[in-house]
Amino acid sequence: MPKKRVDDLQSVSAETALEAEKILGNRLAKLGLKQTDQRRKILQVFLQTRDHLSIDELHQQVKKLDPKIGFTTVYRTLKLFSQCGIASEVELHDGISRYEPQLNRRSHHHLVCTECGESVEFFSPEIEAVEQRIGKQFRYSTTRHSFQIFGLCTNCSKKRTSAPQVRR
Amino acid sequence: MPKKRVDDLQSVSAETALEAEKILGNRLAKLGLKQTDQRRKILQVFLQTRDHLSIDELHQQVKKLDPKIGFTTVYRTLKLFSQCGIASEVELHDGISRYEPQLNRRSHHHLVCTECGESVEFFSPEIEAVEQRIGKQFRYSTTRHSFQIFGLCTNCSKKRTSAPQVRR
DNA sequence: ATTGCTGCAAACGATTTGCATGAGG
DNA sequence: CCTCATGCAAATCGTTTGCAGCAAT
Repeated sequence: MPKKRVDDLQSVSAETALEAEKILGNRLAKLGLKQTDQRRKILQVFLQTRDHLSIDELHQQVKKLDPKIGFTTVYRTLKLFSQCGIASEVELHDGISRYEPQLNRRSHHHLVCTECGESVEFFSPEIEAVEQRIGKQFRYSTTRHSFQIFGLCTNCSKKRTSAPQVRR
Repeated sequence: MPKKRVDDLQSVSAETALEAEKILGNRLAKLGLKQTDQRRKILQVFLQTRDHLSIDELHQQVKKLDPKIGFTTVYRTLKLFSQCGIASEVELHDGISRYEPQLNRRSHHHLVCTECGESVEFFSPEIEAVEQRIGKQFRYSTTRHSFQIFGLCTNCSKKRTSAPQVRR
């Protein structure tokens, strides 16, 4: 039997998906909520996404799997996933709610290009420390933080210097 | 003649206001835009605010000075101020655009209570360093960052432990 | 059976826009 | 004068809600 390859994304995804479904089931049960077909399918699609999808984009994907599933359900479900710790909202300040999978995910932050919208993730352990320190200092019981850096990616910087400036 | 007191908020405000008006004039001229009566008045009111006012709240204040000034104008003007570096948007994730004066303001961040909305400002020099470092690392030319910590303030924490949990 | 879930359409609230009028350079 | 700014109302857009029928526990 071949040894499991950790870089085999397919199998890792499948495994995570099963695990997530179980976790979802548990948390739903605890809240007296129900594990429905729609929720399972949305979860499945959601976990395959690496990007920070908007509800609308996610709904598009979900419809490919099951065209019956409505927009509102996706909305409500992603909010639910957030509460269950399966999703977390990504705040790119573009006026749209975006989510990313949260389960088994190392804490990270986003560097966002304000021109083309491209974003990359980065890690910065000191941020966690700041949350702890400031929380203590002001006697807040902190639950989360939001940190993102904005700027121009290499490509857009180039365009700026050569072409006349574009106003948004 | 009495020595100028740096803790005299009134005089400091007046000074900043004049300075800001000049700066605004310069930047507007540079863009071929006009310095109007409305913009001057909105600026004046805006600089007196220490809180993170919503456009609506700001409009209320502005109307006291000049009831003719419309909501839309305040909206457009605050956006303009942001571009001119006079205001900066405060992101408290409550679905409302909030602004605070930016001029001569030490870089700071916000600790926000998710229950009552109260927020306090804090300073954290290491955040600036992170912006620099990550920018270099990914070859982004960074322009700003957004960092806020969320949690429960002391009061709301107490209420939570005594009263049954409230859902939002 | 009971209670929660879904999907549609309609409601909502913050923000933006079109346009005729007014003011600044 | 020409261009930009204003103020109003209407449009837009993301999100939320009411409700009748459906499905999970």
